[in-house]
Amino acid sequence: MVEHLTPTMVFKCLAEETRARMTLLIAREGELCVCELTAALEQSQPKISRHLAQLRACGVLEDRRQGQWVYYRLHPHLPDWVHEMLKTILAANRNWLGPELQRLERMRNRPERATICA
Amino acid sequence: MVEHLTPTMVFKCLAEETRARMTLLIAREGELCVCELTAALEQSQPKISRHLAQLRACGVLEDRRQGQWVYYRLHPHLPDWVHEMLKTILAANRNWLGPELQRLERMRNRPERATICA
DNA sequence: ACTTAATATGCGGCAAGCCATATGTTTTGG
DNA sequence: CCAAAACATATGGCTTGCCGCATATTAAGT
Repeated sequence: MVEHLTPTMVFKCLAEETRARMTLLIAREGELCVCELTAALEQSQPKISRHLAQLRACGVLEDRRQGQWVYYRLHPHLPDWVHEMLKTILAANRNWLGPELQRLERMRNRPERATICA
Repeated sequence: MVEHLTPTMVFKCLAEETRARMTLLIAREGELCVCELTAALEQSQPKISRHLAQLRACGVLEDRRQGQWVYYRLHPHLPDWVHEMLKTILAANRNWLGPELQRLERMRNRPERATICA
């Protein structure tokens, strides 16, 4: 489902404030769980969750459950040009994500990523 | 109006098939007039015109009247990251614009750009 | 001045998208 | 087994966006 991601489809996926910020934030941080995104964006949990579901359905994000948390990251099969695009945008719009990044850092009780021990 | 083009705003501008294709086509060709775009995309003239107006209002495109034709090009003050983004997308999605490019080349009576002689 | 070509805009009408609220599911801890 | 936390989804309403069609505008040619 991911390979026929046309430019238009990608633009539609990102053409909404919450989805754009979440995607860029995840592109920068690597992986974030729903509660972190909820805190960083200061939006309701259902709202965050619905937009994440949409990004997952488009093939932009992938999710991974770990205990009670669900982590989202960029989909591994995302075309290279999308990666490049996100990198370019991130580099040129650092301050745009400023508030979100601050709230992320100040967040209390951030779940810890598992140090996967088999 | 152009400098506070946020990522979200740019995505919204391009989140529609006609606008996405026109913008990429113009990014590739440098400058195109309404009748060329109408032929290349095989869409009604009012539809093309309205989307062009929207792209102009956003600050993505600039127009220039020459005789009976109006030429559109990327806005000169477009942020660098948007240029880079368009370049990246163009490079990775050549075939996506294939039909439009073919129709452009096959088009009869294409208006000639003025060789500006002062 | 009149006609034609190129382009722009106004106006409903319909479809898509977004949101808040409420509720369902899964996991963890006791 | 029960309660609480993290997350997902369903529903109804409202807003935004897109389209087709008709009409207005501007410029060129005769």
